[in-house]
Amino acid sequence: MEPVYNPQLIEREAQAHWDRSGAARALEPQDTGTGRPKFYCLCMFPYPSGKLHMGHVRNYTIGDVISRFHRMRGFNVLQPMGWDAFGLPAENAAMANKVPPARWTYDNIATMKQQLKSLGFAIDWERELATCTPDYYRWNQWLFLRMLECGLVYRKSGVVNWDPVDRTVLANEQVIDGRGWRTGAVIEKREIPMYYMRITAFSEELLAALDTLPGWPERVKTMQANWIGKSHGVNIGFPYELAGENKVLRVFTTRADTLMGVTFCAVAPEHPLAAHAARGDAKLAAFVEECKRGSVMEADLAQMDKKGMPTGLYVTHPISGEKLEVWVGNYVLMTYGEGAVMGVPAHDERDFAFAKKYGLPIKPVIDVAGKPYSTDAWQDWYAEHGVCVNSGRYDGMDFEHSVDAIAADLKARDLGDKQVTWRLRDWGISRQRYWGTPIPIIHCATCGDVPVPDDQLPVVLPEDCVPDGSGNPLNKRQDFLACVCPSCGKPARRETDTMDTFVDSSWYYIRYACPDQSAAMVDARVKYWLPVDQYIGGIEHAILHLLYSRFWTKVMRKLELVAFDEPFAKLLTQGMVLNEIFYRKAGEGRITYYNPADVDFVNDDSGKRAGAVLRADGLPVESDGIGTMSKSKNNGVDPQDLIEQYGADTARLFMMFTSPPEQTLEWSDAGVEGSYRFLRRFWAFAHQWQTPIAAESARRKGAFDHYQFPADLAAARPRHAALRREVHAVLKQATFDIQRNQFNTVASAAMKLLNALNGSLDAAEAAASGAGAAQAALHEGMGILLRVLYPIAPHVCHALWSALGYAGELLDAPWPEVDEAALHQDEIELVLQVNGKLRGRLTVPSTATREHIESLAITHEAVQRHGEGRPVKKAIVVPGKLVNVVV
RNA sequence: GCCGGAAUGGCGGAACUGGUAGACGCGCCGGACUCAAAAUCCGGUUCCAGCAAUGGAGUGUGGGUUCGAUUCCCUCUUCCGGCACCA
Repeated sequence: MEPVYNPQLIEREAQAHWDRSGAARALEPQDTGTGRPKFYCLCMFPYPSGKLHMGHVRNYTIGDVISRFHRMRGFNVLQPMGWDAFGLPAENAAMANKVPPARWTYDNIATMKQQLKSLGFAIDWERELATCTPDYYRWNQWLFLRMLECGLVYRKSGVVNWDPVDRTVLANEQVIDGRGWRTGAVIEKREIPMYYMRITAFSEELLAALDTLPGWPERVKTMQANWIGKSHGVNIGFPYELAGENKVLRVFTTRADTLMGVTFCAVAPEHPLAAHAARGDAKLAAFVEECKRGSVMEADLAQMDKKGMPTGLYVTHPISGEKLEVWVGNYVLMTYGEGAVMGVPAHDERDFAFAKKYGLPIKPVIDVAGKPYSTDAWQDWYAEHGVCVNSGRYDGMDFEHSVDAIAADLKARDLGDKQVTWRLRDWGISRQRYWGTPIPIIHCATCGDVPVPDDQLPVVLPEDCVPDGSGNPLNKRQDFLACVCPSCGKPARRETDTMDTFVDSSWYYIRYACPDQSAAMVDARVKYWLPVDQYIGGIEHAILHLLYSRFWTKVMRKLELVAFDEPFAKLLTQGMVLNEIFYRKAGEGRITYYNPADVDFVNDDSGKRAGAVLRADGLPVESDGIGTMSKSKNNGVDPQDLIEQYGADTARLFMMFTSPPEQTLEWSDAGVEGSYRFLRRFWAFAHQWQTPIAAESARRKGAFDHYQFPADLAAARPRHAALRREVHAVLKQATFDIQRNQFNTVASAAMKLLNALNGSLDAAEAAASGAGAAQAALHEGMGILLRVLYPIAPHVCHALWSALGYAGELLDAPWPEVDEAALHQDEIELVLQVNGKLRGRLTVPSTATREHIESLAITHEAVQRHGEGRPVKKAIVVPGKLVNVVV
């Protein structure tokens, strides 16, 4: 055994050993022999962006800790890995470097796979998949066609960001402040035909099934429920006459009780009525055009100034018969409800602002606890429920009664009824981009849109295209475009849109069970492995990816491809990895960002940071606060440097130690040194005590459980009894913490164990060490420490386990059991409080009764002193913890 | 703007169901070793007053419930994530 910790050597040897023995291979049920239960532990697969980033290291370390822990607990663990390999960055890289996205992607996969291996994750690489291979995406196409057959896929028009200069569709992230990222041109909204997946057919089920997921974080379930957005309201029709025809403007509202306070109606700029009115009104047409400028992002729309224009058209109030003017409002969303709203300025904040701006009447119709209403300024309580006033026959009714009455009256006039509306919209999957799954459709002049027959799947994406920013290169590929109509046999044109990459990630976790199955999308192995027992990924995926995956699962279940309802039994959402952003402003408002690795801090005497300088020139740099690691802010940290300098175990230990998984993690180099120091100290300690531990191992033939300590250990060797008590107390905590995924305190438990072992022994005992309590306690403690630390830092523990003579593979050793007998104490110390304030301590026998403790407390000197002679009102005893005397 | 989170020493964080606030680590201060430095080891370290014993304050802000609140409720502030074409 080397005297000094050498991570490079240890890690190379451990990884080679695990590779040779196939340690990470998951067993199929027929091979498990003893019938170990399965445990499918899955981390969200990475986009192959080039190199691993810290978020990956964090994600996959968490997954590996959970996987290795469950293996110690006797499970047949599956931990697979693959590549979310289609997507926009590959096209951007192609534009920058003139390299085909395929080539760039496969190169990145090779690099990142190497990096993952160097971190020692117990991944079953035999199941690796990449979504950009035809073997995988053919099943995207196949299921798309099945969904088309049963009406779960359909075609309609959708809105995209259009760059009028590059004449191309842009992704939201390519639109900056309403302008194209490359051209700077003002972006327009444009409607084009797209394919949609009917996720709304499952709205009710997606919402209700959240209650069947106790293993999901509450906050994720809340976010999904809000996203699905079920709301109960009333659909109201406002009749009008247009060109001699009787028509009805439909709106949806959750506040039908305010119907008598409607003073106008507003429609979205895309609403047919707006288009109609604009035809005869140049100013209105200009306004509608103005609304069409800018991005399609909801966040942008929501933060725009609320603007509107009257259409000159009037509708009739369905109850009062009053004429109401119809406005076009830029804040009305075409995608929600009917694309039109009734304006109730008195009781809706947005309508209030709108009415004030354009001088529309405000008519209060709800009385909230008799508070006085004033139209001067909006008050939050204006939107609260109350009792109807100024509402004719509805006066005096509360929310529920008035909604019921109004809905009934509307129904009688055939102008509305109660209705449930969802915020959730169907999933538009068409992308006007090259690097994705081709949509298997053929456009025929005679037959229309014809599905590609199954026996012609997959529609293979040519891999040698290089996008240049001028649109989808597939549109220029005759060999791709030209095809024959499967229906009539005439020449036809292939669809060039590709699928949203969320399609790829919606079912990859199922394919891991049968990645080599070429004849079908899934096979019998899926039944054994799925659903995923533990899913781990970034909190940023809390809504979209997880919702689409849940939807996709329900579709596959409906098509009888799988038998489960929900894909992920338990979910752990890890926090983002952040780092400080440093910059300097040069001339002309230009900002240069500096990587934190190149910045040094200047500290004052107390160790408080006083400033920061660039190491290269020693001059100050400014801090722009903390943000997610990104290329644009140059604040990323390359884990490769960390692994090379300190080794994988240090990288893993630091990632786990520095904060609990669900919390955002702020990067700091300083803590890395601490983790490295601990591992070095650990190694040095093991080296120092190798002889007695190995001797004990030999005596016990490697056995590391069922230690026999004399019953009078506490009396005979109080120090060893104290050591055992501490070791088992820490173990108890660590066992609890690792099961609730709080790995930072598991790491600190390992540190405490080392401190305990280190502090309990001295050289004299080492010299005297033969068989005996000292040696046995040391052997036991070390065996526990190695197993507690192993899931986090497996290489070093693996090496020490065998160097110290413990039997078998640490990989398969069971997680240690707490010896409750070791925790026993004859006397315990209680905290003594007077009126809830700490005033002293009390040592009592662990068997002391409540009455005994009370009497000891009341007569205690500190209680007498702080009680100042006042009578004792009562004493509260919390067993094993404290006693509080109230005076 | 809407939805969801978070806030504790100089720093990362701990405190499980309301019961000793600051575990563990970093940094800093002091000491040992060394010609010296690095590394390592030992001790100290929430703030204020005090030689000390001890006392007071303290978990983003302001309020509430309780014998007792970092923990539960309400208010506000700041930061982070998502908002349907980044993944």
